Amino acid sequence: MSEGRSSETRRRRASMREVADLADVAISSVSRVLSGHPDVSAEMKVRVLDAVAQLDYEPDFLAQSLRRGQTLSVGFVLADISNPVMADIVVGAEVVLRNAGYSLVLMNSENNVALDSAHIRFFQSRRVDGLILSLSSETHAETLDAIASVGVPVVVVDREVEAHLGASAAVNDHAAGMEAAVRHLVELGHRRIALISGSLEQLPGRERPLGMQRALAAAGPDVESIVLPGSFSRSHGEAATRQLLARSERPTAIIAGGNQLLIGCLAVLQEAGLVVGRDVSLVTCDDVPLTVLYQPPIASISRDTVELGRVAAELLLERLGEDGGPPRRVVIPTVFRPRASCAPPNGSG
Amino acid sequence: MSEGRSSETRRRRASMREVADLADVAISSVSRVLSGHPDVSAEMKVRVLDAVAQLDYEPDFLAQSLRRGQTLSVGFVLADISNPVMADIVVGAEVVLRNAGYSLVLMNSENNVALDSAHIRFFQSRRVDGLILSLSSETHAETLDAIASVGVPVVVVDREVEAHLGASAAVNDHAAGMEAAVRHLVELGHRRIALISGSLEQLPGRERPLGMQRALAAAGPDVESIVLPGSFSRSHGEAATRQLLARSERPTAIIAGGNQLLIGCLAVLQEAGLVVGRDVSLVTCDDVPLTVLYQPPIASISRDTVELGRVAAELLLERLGEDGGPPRRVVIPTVFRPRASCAPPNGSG
DNA sequence: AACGTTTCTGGAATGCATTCTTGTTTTTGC
DNA sequence: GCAAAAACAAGAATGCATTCCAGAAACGTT
Repeated sequence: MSEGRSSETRRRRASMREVADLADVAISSVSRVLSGHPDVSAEMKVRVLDAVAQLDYEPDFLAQSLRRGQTLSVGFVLADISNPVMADIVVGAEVVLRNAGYSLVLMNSENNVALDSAHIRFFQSRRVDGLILSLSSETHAETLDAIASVGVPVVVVDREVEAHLGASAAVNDHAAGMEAAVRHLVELGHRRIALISGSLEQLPGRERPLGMQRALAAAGPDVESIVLPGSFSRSHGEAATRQLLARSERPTAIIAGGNQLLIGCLAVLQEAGLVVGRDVSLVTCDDVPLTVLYQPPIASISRDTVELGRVAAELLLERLGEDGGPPRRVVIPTVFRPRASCAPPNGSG
Repeated sequence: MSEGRSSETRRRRASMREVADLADVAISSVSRVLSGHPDVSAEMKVRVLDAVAQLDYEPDFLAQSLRRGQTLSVGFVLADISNPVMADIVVGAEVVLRNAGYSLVLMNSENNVALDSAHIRFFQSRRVDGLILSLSSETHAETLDAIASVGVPVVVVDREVEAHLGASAAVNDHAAGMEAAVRHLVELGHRRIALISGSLEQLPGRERPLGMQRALAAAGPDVESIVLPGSFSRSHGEAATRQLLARSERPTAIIAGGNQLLIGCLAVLQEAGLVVGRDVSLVTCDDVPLTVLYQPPIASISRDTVELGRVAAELLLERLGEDGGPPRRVVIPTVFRPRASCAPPNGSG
């Protein structure tokens, strides 16, 4: 009976003008009815709603955006979507934003520093209402320029940018988790501990060595540390592990600063015939399926990444609201989860 | 010198009207200059471009979209972004679309059938130019209704929907890979092989049992198969594996139909103290870091998921072009990669 | 009864860029 | 040197919805 929308003809969407004509009222009255304006008589309301139903009318989002000056969309620039940690952040943010009526537009920087700024500018031209950034680099000048001139609220996720840019931040306390991990290793008897760290241009890559230093300072002078910064890539994980194994005095414990680094590290350890938990102790950052299913299970410095995304989205919504408060910074804890991959070093257990 | 954009005042963007006033020409002339229309004198072109540079003018994307009737954006509805396979598909599609000037808007259905149609309708109201769908269910009536009435080209990824919906499709040949895997297991001597399969409402969940049947038909009557369909979730992987282990006659080989299923399966196998490759042979679908780093490495039915995303995007671009050809279906191969997780069954090797 | 309020509604301006139509100016051809 | 053609530019209509302003009708008050 009221089948209406025949998919064959694919009738052009109705406009407000047509609704007004059918209901025999002015366009402005249609708008008033639909936007819940109080100055509307019951009789007219019925007429308009009838016409709306009859024409299957839906307001044009573009026209509304143009008029209202907002698009109800948020841009998310992220270093690498195939990293499960990033994916979880996206999931957390997407749910919060969707429930608030915003849609999330993603752009992947593929860990390419130049794409960060390109994507920010792209989002600017697309007139997003706000930005969430998980940058490939926090220091690239073009990126900072782009942020400074973007004109909409910005939230950085697990990153830190100069305060004058006025960005909110959702970050993890990587140093605390690292401190606990190193303390654990020291207690097990390790005296030479290596940290394969990621990029110094991203907050986690700077915070984790700090946490390690704190633990070592408390442990006394006889514990040696080796820090190998680089990038958060599988290839750096491999190269750094090779370098560690080539030393005359090998570390007895290795900490991988991310899941890609872990993959590279594990591959090289296996290739060298070393058994995790027996020949070398291992800790990684972030829990992925691999960490618990590996034999032995791999200790990790863990965090709630979905929550991180949620918080980032909430910080953005806070700034998008009526008053739009000042930028804030929220710190989310990390916890160290010891597992069988950590054991006393050979000869001391 | 030409610093211009002071971030303090955050000057409102200039409009075409202001450019026209400054250059002392008509708005239409500005438009002509910027859109490369031929009927433009060199002298005016210079005046306009000067004014554009001076005001740092950029056309308003919303106004352009409204006028032109296209948004240069593509919606992507996907079952679950935290699945690395999906993430790769997104990466592949995003790069292709970005290079063609389109942006990719993501909505995550969290494997929730009801969200599929909600997201499609949302994208419709947002006026995306096309849709890429990796649906949670291919058969849900509301979803099919939404596709039928969406009015823009649709491409499904690794899914199959009724032909009358006119969707293009990028799919993998899951049956072929599965056939090769089962053949391999049979050759090793396995006579009772289990397939923990995913949802029957998604193409891979239906194709893989078919491939298995093909291999079994060729193998003769003495090979038994056990197929346990369900969902592509970790919990189904766990439950199905428990069920298999509880049987009086356990299968000697298990095939997990996806990375989440593998995770659940492995967890239960370990819990039961069974060693992969010794007590039971194991095959999984899709390569993830876990498959090669696990000890022993796990055989997999592998495919190029980034390519799958690329092809999906290209199929969409094809339909978005001038003529907009008919929907097409592209099949991308899968390959079986035997690894140490597959060995002859106990007592026969 | 006359005036002030409400309540409701229509019209027009607005946001911004595109494109068609029309009119002017310049160039070309014979 | 003039008609025809081409080049160029202005103005207005268009896409669609929002919102301010003003006018009309209905109501109440003294």
